[in-house]
Amino acid sequence: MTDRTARPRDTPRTRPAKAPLSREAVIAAALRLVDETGTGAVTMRRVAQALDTGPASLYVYVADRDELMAEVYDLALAGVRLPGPADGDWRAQLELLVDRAITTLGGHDGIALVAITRAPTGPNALRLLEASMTLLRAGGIDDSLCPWAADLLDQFVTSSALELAARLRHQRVLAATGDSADATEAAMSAAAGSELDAAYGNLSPDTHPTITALLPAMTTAGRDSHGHATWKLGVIIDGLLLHHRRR
Amino acid sequence: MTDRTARPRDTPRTRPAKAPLSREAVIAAALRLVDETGTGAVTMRRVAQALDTGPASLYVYVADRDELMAEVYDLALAGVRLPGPADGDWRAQLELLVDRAITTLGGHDGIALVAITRAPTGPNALRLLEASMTLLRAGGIDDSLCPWAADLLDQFVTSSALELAARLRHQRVLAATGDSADATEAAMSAAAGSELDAAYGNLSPDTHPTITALLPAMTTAGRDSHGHATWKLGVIIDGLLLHHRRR
DNA sequence: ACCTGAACACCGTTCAAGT
DNA sequence: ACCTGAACACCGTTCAAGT
Repeated sequence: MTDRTARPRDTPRTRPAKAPLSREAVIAAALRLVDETGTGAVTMRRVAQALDTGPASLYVYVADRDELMAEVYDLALAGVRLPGPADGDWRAQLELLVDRAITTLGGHDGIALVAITRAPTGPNALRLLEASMTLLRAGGIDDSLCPWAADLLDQFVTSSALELAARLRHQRVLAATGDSADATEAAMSAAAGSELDAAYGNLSPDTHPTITALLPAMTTAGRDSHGHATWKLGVIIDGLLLHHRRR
Repeated sequence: MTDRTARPRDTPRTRPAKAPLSREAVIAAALRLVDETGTGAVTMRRVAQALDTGPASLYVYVADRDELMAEVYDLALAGVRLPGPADGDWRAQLELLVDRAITTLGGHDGIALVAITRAPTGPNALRLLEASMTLLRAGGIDDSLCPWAADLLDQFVTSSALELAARLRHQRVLAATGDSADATEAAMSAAAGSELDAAYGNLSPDTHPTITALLPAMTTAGRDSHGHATWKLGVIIDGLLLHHRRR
């Protein structure tokens, strides 16, 4: 923020009027924009504007918007620290790794959308794939199934991150709209689920007996979303262990 | 194609110059466009063009593009037939239901993207939710966990459908690019995975020992993708049964 | 050699003016 | 009352012309 005025005695030669462009600067600016305005609002023009240049200049450093977003995705993944032996056995470490990946990606709005269109091959994606497969192998999952298992976990991470991002976005909108006075965390998540509750609540027991019967459980299901995600991950790992362990 | 000239003796009164617009016609035209050109290429302008009108006219029937795509999503889901007792026990039926949902959604390009941004509440989404929860309950899953289990299955359906759609799109591109002579199914899926194989193959055993060690399993993992999806679903159901069955 | 102004071919959405 | 032409405020990407 104060960088440009912090060293007023720099000569023009050592302090250029603006930071020089680079592939890294473009990617970092795009990630900042993802966090501030949402993935959908990240346009080449806005990234350029944030860097004090024109949109055409970006094409010196990235091929197109798709490639830029793929790099932003990998930069976001750089924020995921790998668990170590201090975090417990292989299963505890794997659960921690998946949880961190979901939290980190979900914290950068819809950046996980990138992983849906194209399979990520950036250095950080490969770093996390290596880590998860190593943990699966340590858990005794058969070698031939480790890639499939890792793929299932990755699918879970991506979709959970997008679910988290959607919830955070929804909460942000509600916080901006409603009175800030009584916008408690609880009130916000209650309001966030209310549209869904309405869709379920208006159904007839004749046509939708099970939904109607389980309505209390359905409305409370969205309450503790982190607990929900942890439970789901547990289910997947349980399933992996049931049949597919090396003898 | 020949509709306009098929009944030349119709009076103008009984045969209007063009089919009258309606919400249903707009949604159906949009789904046709999804199949023909891909979800990303579905614009209000192109939908209007397909209906021989201007983009502004669509806003009489749908609030905006988001609402239109949500309706297209539910129309796509209408193509999923529910399994019945003739298809086997609850587990066989549930697996069939999930498989049909993935195949159907994945066959309409990226339409499943709609389910990521907003939780679907259309009649067909509710029909499938009712069916899956009924089957889970029949399988003995505890009432309080059925909504969570159904949510996990839904997450799996959505992400698997998008994975399938991406693969089909990739194959279509390759088929259009390469010689049609030797574009066999096998050659195409081999080429489709080759970029990923390259990303894995170039890694050093020092930095990525597990990926390198499991390389043969990784490259064959993408081969039988339907078998892969079935296996993953089996893992999830196994996990659900392990701990969460009603006593 | 590196950078970019201006242009091209698009978008979603609105609204005044028509029938 | 219903429909829509034209416009507004945007897009991603290209390329000729500058330095």
